Amino acid sequence: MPSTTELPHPDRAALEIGAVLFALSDPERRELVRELREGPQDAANCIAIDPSLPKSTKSHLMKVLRESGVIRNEPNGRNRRLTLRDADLEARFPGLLDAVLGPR
Amino acid sequence: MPSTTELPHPDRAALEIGAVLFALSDPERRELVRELREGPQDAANCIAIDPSLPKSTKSHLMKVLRESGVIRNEPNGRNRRLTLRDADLEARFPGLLDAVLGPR
DNA sequence: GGCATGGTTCGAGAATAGTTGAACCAATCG
DNA sequence: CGATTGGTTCAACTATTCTCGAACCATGCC
Repeated sequence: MPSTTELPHPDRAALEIGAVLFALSDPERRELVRELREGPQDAANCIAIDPSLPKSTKSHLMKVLRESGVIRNEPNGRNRRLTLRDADLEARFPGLLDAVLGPR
Repeated sequence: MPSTTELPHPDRAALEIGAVLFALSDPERRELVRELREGPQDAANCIAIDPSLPKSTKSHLMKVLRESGVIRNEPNGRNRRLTLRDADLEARFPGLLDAVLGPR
């Protein structure tokens, strides 16, 4: 089984607009992205994720965003550092993030 | 029941980013939008729609785009005129269409 | 009127996505 | 080490979406 510490991320060239749009079509996922826009966050501190949701649900949320290449999710101490891949997104789909979330 | 000739369209203020992103997350729907970017088309002449698909499937495709407010679908003689609602989209989500489809 | 044409709607089945508890895992603290 | 913490994975279930045939509905043409 896959070591749980390092998760796979698509690299910049492999980003697909369809997957990105799908990931961003959900309001909770957009909210998370909106928070990450201010800077990386540890998942635990992430206010954008409804604290009443079970962990598995939150984890799935992040998985969809990670697999589509919207965020990076790396181990950080005993929790996880979430980072918006804004440079990669901007390189592949210029203006998309601003158009979806509104300008900063 | 509902007269088949006039279909409901959300008005500009009611457009939702989530529904729009979802509609655009599908490659076939994006292809249709890309063609409509060049100008309105009668559905029958629409090269973007795989002719091997059954009519009901194509109709569903257009329905998702229409209900999200991406296209307008109005009766035109005995077929249907499809129009990209680019002005409405630009007003509500500036830059989105270009970011998704690439600049023209 | 009768009929062909172009599309929509309905319904059912297939496929895909979301939700959540339980089991698990690595890192840290005592 | 043992317990705690924060997160992932798995499996089962639910919900949403897709696909497509069949029935239907206007329009336009004969």
